[in-house]
Amino acid sequence: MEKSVLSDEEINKRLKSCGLRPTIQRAAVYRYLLENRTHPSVDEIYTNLSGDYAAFSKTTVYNCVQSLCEKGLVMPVTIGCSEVRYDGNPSPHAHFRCEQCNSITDIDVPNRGFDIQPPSGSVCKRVDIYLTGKCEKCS
Amino acid sequence: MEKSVLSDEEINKRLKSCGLRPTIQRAAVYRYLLENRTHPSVDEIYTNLSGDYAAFSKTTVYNCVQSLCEKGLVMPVTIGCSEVRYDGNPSPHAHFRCEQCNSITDIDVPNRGFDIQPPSGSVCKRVDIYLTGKCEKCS
DNA sequence: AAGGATTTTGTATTCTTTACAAAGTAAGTC
DNA sequence: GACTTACTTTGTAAAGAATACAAAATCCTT
Repeated sequence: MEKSVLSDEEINKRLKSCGLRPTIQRAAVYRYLLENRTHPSVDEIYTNLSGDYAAFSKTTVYNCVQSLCEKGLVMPVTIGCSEVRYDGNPSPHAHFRCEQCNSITDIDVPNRGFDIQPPSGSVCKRVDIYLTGKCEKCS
Repeated sequence: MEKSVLSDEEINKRLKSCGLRPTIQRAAVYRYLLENRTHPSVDEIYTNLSGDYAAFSKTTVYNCVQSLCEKGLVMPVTIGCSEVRYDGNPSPHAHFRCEQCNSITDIDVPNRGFDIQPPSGSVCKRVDIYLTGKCEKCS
């Protein structure tokens, strides 16, 4: 659970540079995703942050992750598909999900792995590579 | 919309060989997925088949696609994630989804494309490669 | 400090999927 | 061929994630 110690200023700077207002909630959600690389769901983010703030709505978390995804600061991980998980690292990499404990881990993939041609005439905006199986602990 | 003309006997044979009872509903769902390569959702399968049978429950479609997936006759496609789509062709290939018209098309990928190593110690059961973008028609 | 646009909040609602129990159906056994 | 047993189907109810929406709050610019 590596902590990426980013100052509030740095967080806010990143948000502003994307045209996003650095609200307390949005910064908190972004920070949470940067510091917790477990690919948390909206519910997990909400549960873990709701103690820190008097009022904190789950709808806000939905709003935050959506705006963060739109600006490319964060990446949705739709492996498993019962709920969307979020990744604070938007650079290209693959994901492995354990179907028993539901953990998601990053996998480094050589760049050519993402060099897949879409059907002719269509434009590819993103490539997702998802592996599913059983993790080391659950084996 | 290529039609793979399979006889009822052939369909039933395939189901039996997997240990699945060849019920009318299950055979119909499997046939639909073999003949309609548009990666339909449960709702689409249900809507298109419900006219053919007096009573036909949507729950049955859920049950059928689940048993067919478990036996490997059919493949779930969780790209997009608002609803699960199903593919009658379970052999390894990638998928492209147009985020405008929601169509899903198959992409052939050289075998090495699926040769991605899971985290050490974990066992990989399946690899999904999903491309998202804009299809030719929607450009 | 004021005004305007964006964001948050909380509730209501939509939509997909699962749970469950009763009724129905297929397959093996005597 | 009837019987038994296990599996399937059916329909309703319910769970669960995500969205819609309007009022309240907040941020940023002037």
